[in-house]
Amino acid sequence: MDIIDQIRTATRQVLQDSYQYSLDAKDLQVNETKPEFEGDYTVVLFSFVKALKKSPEGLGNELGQILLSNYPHLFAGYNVIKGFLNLSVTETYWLQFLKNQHTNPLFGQKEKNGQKVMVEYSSPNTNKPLHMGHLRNNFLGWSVAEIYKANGYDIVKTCIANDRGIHICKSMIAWQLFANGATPASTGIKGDHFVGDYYVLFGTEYKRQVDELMQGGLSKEEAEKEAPIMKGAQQMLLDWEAGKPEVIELWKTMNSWVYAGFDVTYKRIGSDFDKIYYESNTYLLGKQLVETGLQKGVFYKKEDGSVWIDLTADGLDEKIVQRKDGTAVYMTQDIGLAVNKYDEFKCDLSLYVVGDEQNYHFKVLKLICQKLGLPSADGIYHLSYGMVELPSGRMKTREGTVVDADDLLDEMILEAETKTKEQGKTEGFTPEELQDLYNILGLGGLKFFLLRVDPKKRMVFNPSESIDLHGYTATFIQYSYARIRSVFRKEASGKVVDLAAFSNSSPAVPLLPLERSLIITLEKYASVLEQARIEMSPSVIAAYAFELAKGFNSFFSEHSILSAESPDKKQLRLQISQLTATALQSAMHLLGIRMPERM
RNA sequence: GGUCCCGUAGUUCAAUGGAUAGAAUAGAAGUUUCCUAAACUUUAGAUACAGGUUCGAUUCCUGUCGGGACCA
Repeated sequence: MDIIDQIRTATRQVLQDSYQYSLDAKDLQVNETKPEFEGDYTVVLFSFVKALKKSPEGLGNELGQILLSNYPHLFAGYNVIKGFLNLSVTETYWLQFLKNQHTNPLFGQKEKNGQKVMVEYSSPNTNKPLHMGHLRNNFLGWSVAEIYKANGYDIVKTCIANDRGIHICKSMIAWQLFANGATPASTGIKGDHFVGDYYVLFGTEYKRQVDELMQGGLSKEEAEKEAPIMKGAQQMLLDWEAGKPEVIELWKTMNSWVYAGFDVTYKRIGSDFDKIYYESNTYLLGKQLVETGLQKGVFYKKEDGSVWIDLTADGLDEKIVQRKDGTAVYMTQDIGLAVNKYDEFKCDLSLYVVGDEQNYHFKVLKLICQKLGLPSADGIYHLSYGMVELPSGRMKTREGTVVDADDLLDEMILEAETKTKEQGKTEGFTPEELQDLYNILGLGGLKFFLLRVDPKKRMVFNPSESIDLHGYTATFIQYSYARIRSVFRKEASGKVVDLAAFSNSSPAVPLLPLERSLIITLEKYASVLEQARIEMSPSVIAAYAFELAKGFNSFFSEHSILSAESPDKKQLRLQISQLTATALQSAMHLLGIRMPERM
């Protein structure tokens, strides 16, 4: 139990015992005390001052007195200002905490709780390479899964490959028309980019054909319908659904090129999956479930044969779940997928990391699953995130403003290399170690940049300004970590210190302000992990890691560790440094960011 | 047309209804015989607008203006 919980419990106990007043935990606010006041934590009294018919100051002083005498191991002093009771925590408490935790490699993490969570993320279309937006998705999904894991959950990471549909056929037909048998191998182009190029070619050719037909006197609508390349794509989709061998063969071949390309990028960014689902498999089960739904009366059939669900009673619209020709829409296959997932893994919670443009879709999906009485229904949760935008607005394929994932990764790593060389601290590194360092810094910088923002919100990325390596960044935190590691290298090269031997009744006390505030920051790591899980937001972790690193940097520049005033102070500072390193590494790991031993 | 989301320093982001709205960057001024100056210290700068709810509103409600998404 962390200190805030203990304060909460103690305060409720006192209110119960001395005032016969029982207070819900949620109605008791305990905050960190603002720096301009004395104390560590603040109990906000306003919410119950009225019920007890006391003045805020009077109640605060009484409460403070009782807390102090009942919990002498926790509280060293108090003061009351208006309705705020500021409490100071004893040095013994902080030193005990440090002593117990400083060698704990699992610091802050929770025991297994037996719950299982599935996180579906990434979920690309197999017709073009990944871009900036996919990176936010991948980093977010991976990180949220790891955050659940650190909080004691079993996790299953999954991915749904959007591998069927007209968009795939567009790349296929363009390849047939223009490639002359070229392959990624023959051209040396990465598979996903190779296929993506033909998808773009489709668009160019389609536009050309439409223009030509319009000059021939057709209206725009007619021209778009009549363009041969579009008709070809549509025919190909029909052939695919009919299982025509040469179409299936081409589909498999081109998809395999794309997957090979994705694998390279996934490996680079650290995305991994326990299970990959394919739409080309899930849509059939979805169609069966539509039948079931019709029998149950959840769905109804319109005159033209299309199948719908009426959600107007739930404040939504009517929604189509199967087309009149019997083919599947997105909703159809997503119902099938939900069932597939639950049958295989029986997760308590199933997260879908998908952009907020799909908010309505997932609202409907969950409702439909609930109405169908599927056991998976209540666990469905859309982890919605905002688009990554350019200063000019959304990225647009047509305008060529899409920021390619691979290019961006290359640029970040190159930037890291340039900046590292400018620093001139590359002495003693092997070329391999240096390359690894550039990767750690470049990738870390990008991940931090995308994860430090609340995922629900849209965010802006300006490609003309390179991502910063100063301030609220991964580099800042990595640098703090490297400094700590450096201290321990120096210490280890001299005599080995038995850190655990440090005792709490020593000249190490009183704690200096920078020592104390760093310990306080460390102590709340566990509750930060929990908050990040509750909010499903890696940004909470990012903010914490930065706060901790910043606290350490101030401490580090003000106090010497290895040449401390006394052996006890040295011990104390080594313990603080060690636990800081553990927490920084742990937190950054949850963001998918590695830490360098030196930089 | 209907539904939903968002407007905070020049810029990019914070703030479970709580004290004087925090950071970072860009700006100004300092810090290196001492464990890594990719750092540290100081400084200046913001809640779109108008009402309401209450001890207290960036946060909740209503309206206006501005931006975005989705549904036909």
